Amino acid sequence: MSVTIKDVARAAGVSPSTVSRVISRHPKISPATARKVREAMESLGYHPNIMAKSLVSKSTQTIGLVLPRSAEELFVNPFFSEVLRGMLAYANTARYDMLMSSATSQQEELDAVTRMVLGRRVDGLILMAPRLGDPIIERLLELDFPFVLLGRSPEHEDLFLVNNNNVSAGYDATHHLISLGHTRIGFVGGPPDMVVIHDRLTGYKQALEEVGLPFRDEWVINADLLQKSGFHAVSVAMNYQEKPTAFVIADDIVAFGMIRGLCEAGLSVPEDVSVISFNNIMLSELSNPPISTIDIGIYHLGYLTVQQLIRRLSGESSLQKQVIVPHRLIVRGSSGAPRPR
Amino acid sequence: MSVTIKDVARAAGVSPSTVSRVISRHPKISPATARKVREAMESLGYHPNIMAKSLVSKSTQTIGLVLPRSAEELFVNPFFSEVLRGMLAYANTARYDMLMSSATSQQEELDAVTRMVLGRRVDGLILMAPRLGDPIIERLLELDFPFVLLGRSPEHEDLFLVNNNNVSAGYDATHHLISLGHTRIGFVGGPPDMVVIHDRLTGYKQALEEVGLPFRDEWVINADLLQKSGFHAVSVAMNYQEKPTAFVIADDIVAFGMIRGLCEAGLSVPEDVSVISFNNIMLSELSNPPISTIDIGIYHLGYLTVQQLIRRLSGESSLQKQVIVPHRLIVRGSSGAPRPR
DNA sequence: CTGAAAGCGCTAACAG
DNA sequence: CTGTTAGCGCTTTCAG
Repeated sequence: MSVTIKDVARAAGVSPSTVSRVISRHPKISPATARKVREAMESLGYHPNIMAKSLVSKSTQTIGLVLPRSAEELFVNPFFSEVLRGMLAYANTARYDMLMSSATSQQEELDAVTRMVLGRRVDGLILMAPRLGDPIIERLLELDFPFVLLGRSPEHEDLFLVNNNNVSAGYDATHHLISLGHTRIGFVGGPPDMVVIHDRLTGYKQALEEVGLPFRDEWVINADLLQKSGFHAVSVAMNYQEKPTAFVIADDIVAFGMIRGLCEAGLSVPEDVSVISFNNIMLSELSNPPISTIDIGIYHLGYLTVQQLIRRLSGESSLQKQVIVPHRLIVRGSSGAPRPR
Repeated sequence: MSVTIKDVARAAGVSPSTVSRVISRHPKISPATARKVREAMESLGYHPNIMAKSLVSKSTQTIGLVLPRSAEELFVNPFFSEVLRGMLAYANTARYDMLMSSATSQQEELDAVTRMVLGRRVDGLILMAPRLGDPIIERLLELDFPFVLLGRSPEHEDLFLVNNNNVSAGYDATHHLISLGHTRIGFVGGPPDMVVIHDRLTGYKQALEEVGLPFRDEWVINADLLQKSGFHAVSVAMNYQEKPTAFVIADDIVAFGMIRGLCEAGLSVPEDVSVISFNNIMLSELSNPPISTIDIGIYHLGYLTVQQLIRRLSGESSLQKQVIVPHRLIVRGSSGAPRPR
C-alpha cells in the first residue's frame, strides 16, 4: 500500500541503501544516480516512514512539551498560547515537531514524562513553570535526558534555562508605584510555590525596603492565577483598616479581575487605586483602563526556549546555559499618583 | 544501554514474544509467567520503545493538530488555548498524545500534513478553522486519511465534524439587540473566507430580515481577528452619517478593541453604543463593562473533537458524523436599550 | 561511488 | 499456554 524505500530503489534501478543515501544527502553519490532516485521518489510519491527512521537513527526530530500540572490554571491564561506560538515558530524553522502531553496529577505527569523519554518519543523536553521541589527535574537528571527549563528552579542552579529576571521585574513594577508617590502598596500573588511569583514578590520587598517602606504581611494576598481570584482579592483588600492605594499584581489576568472588582466596589482606577501587573498579554492594552504592566517578552521566551533546546541537542559547544529575556515597564492608564489626602 | 524486551525475556526466563504478550494483556497467558515477567520489567525499569511498536503495529496513539495557517491571528486569541485544553483533556483520558505542527504558508501547511500522514506519525488529524476552498481537506480525502473538522466546510457536506450552529448563533446575537429596541445594527467581522464568520453574518442578516430591517452593506466591517482591528473598526464606523447604535462583533477579542476604541472616542457602552460578541472567553466577563456574548462552549468543542476522532479511529459504528455544540446567549453589561432620540 | 547484509525493538502468525 | 520465525521500513558498516 504505502510506498517504501524498496519501491523507489526498484523503480530507479538501484539498491535501497543508495536511496537512503540520497535522502540523507550523503556526499559520495553521483549526481546522475541522485537525479534518477529523486525522480523515482517524485513519481511514486514517496515519503519516509518516520517511525522506521527514528527506530534506527535514535532521533525523532520531535521535542516534548510537559504542560504544567495545573494546566487548568495556566491554560486559561493567554500567556500560554503566546509562549506556544513562539515555541512553534522556532521549532518550525528547525523542522522539529512538538508533542504535548497533559496530566492532571503529579503522578500522571511523571508517567507521561517517563513514557516520552524512555519510549524514545522525543529528543528533548521543555519544562514550563517549575514549582519548588519539582520531582520531574530530579528524574530527568537521573536519566541524563536533555531538557530546558522555561523559568528557574532554585534547587538546581546549573540547568539550561530561559527566564526573565523576575526579581528585578518585581522591583521595577513596585518602584514605578513608589515613584508616583504611593506609600501603601499591596501585592497580589498566586500559588506561593511557583517560582515566578516568589521572585516577583522578592523584588517587591526589595523595592519597599530600599526606600524604607515597611513590608506588611497582611498586604500580600495569595490566590491562584484565575481571574476570579483578582475579583476576590478586592474584597479582602478593601476590608483592611488601612487600605493600600496601589497594588502590584503578579499576572495580567488577575489584574483584569481586580480592576473589575474595584469598579464594582465603586472605586476607580487609577484615581482611587493604582494597579500594575506582569506579562503584557495582548489584551492588557485594551482593558478599561489600559493596564500598566511589565512586558516579559512572552513570545520570545517560547522562541528562545526551543532554540536553546535544539542547540543543545545538536551538541553546539559554547552554548551559554542561562538565557535571560529582558523585561520592560509599560506605563498605561491603570497607574497614577495617589489622591492627595 | 536502554533495556529492551529481550532483556526482560532473559531475566524472566521466557521468550520475547511472551513478554510482548503480557504487555498487550493477551488473554492466554498463565498468571504465573505474567507475574514473573512483570517483576522482571519492574526491576529492570523496562519501558516499551514506542517507535518500534508503532513501526510494526501501524498505530501511533498520537493525533495530529494542524494549526490554522494564520496562526499569528488565531493564536493570540484565548479561544485557542481553551480549545486546546479541551482537546488535551480527552486525549489524556484516552491515552493519546497530540502532535502539533505549525506552518506559515499554505504550501508549508500542506507539506506538514503530508509529512505527518505519509510519515505515519499520527493516526488521525484535527483541522481547525477551515477556510473556503481549503486544499488540505481535498488532500486528506484523496489519501483516505481519517480526520475531524472543528468547524465546517461548505464544499464538503459529509465530513466528520464538531461545530456550533453559527448561523443560529449569529441570529440570536442580533435578535438580542433587536429585542432591546435597536434598529441600526452594524456587524464587525473578520477574514471573510473564514466559514465561522460567514455563518455568523448569515444569521445576522436573517435576524434583520425577519423584522424587516434593511441590510446595509456599509455597516458590515471586515477586519482580522486581532484586537487592533476592533479598535480600527471604531474609526470606520463613527464616520458614517447614520451611525449604528449597536454592533454584532464576530469575536470577543475584537469586541475588547472596539469597546476601548469607543471609549476613547468619548462614547460609552452601552449608553451610546451596544455591543455583543461571540465565544465567551474567560476575560469577557471581566471587561469594563462586561461583554454580552454568545457562549459557544469552547472547551467542549475541543473535547468533543478529539473524542469524535478517537471514536472514529477505534472504528466505532453508529457514530454520528456531525456533532453540534449548543450555544447560549449571555447577557452582560455591554448591551442595553438605545438612547431615546 | 554503490550493493549486500545485519539489525534497530517490537509484534504476529504458526507451530507445538 | 509458549517459543520460533519473519518481518515492519530504514540506516549503516563492510566489501567491492
